[in-house]
Amino acid sequence: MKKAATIVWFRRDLRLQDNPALAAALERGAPIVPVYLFSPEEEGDWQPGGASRWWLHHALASLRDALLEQGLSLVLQRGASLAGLRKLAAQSGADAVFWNRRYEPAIKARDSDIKSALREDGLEARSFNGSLMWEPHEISTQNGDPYKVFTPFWKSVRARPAPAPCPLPDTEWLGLDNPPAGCDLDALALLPTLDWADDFAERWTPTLEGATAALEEFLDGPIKGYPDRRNHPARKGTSRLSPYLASGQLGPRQVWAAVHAAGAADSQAGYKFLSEIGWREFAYHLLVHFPKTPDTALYDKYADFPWQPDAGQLRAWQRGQTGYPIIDAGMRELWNTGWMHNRVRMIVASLLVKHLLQPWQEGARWFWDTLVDADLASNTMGWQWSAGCGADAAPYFRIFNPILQGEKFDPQGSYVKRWVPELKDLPAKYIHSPWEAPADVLHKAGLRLGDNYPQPIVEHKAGRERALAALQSNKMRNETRDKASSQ
DNA sequence: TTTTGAGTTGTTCGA
DNA sequence: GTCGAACAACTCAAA
Repeated sequence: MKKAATIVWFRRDLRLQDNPALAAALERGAPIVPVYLFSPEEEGDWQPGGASRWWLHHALASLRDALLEQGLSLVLQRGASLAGLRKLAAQSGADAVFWNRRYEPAIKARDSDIKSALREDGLEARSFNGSLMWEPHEISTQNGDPYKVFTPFWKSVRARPAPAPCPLPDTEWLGLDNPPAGCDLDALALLPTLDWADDFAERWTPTLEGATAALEEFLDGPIKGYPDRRNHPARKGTSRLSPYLASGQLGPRQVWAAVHAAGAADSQAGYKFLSEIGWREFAYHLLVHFPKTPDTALYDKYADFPWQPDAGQLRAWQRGQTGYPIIDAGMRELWNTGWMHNRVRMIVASLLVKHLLQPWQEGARWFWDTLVDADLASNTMGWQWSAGCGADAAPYFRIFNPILQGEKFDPQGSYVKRWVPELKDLPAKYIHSPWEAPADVLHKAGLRLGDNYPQPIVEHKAGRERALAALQSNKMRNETRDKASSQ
């Protein structure tokens, strides 16, 4: 007797390899109905942003092609997930729905409801771990609490065996004779209507082949000098794997295994890189255990921090018009390519929350909308770290000096010149502090500060002191309040 | 329960 | 130019 079909619900696991839900469906030996349901309204306040949607469009096209090679046609649908799955089950006669877990608070809650509802319908509903090395709820301190500091978290997970990628069973790929029809990829309207993303395609290959190639390329070269080179935004020193991990075109177990297979895992550089996979795991650990953190500071004492919201300052930062070359280069790289170098992410974040006293949530929101690698766990952790209000936060006095950071990590100014063409004729000596250049140098470089390039939005020293004062006043207010409440 | 060691990515100042 | 210390106090996590 022919078995009823299995629905494989693809989400942020847009790959065939190392995909436990797909592997389990194959093992079942029944025809497979692969589906992607686009339901952004179910993602609460954190619906995919413009850059993520651009990536998603191409990732779906790539997945569709890969499935087609196996004789399966990916069903695309827009609308409510549960209704879509029910309809699909009825159309295809499926008796099971398999998927890989997601961990964003709104989606976790939705998926839990969907699982109950499908089971009440009499379907077999099963979820798997396809996105993480270690499930967040399986890791805890000796007291049973979640970790809030990276190093002990990392020690604890390193002591466990690293899970290997999930192999695809060697079985036949069965499809339905008459697979249900979905909509066209274009009908999901994932691509921007303006020409904003035109340059993305030059920078990225958002396909499954691109994912494999990026991993190989990194292990072939850049990983060797990783600890140092990764800090220089003008060089190709980082892995640039983040968008593949965010879309699930690569899983962390595949990356981990590839680092080992390349013999790099025992080197200092390899270890350093693997610890970045560890940071991603830590971010998910925090998101699952502290689900309010995408919007609210982890520590209550920062809940009423004296931010000074200012739409004009925020816009200048977003547009790369702050007058600090390394900041403006980073913000423009982000706008033009959907990505920003990690070192520069820290520098621009520090300026926004410290020098400009803008709420960290504004920065997180902008990154969310403009990054092709937007990931709620990593984005939340990173911004709270920068703002000093989250787990393992930077000490309050750690305020990045945008001039010094530029001089250290982009000494020739080549990164700045690439993204801020106004400064391309300025000598390296002044590239990170154009306002210090003598008048004749400025004239020769065609630079008129305040006219064709801004003056610094705030003087570094003044901004730093204002940030320290705000932190001081927040501390005082907390002490006063604690005193009052303890009496 | 108490104690102890430690904590991603920095900057500034003065010798 | 280079170097080391100071920058606060607090909380975490394990012993």
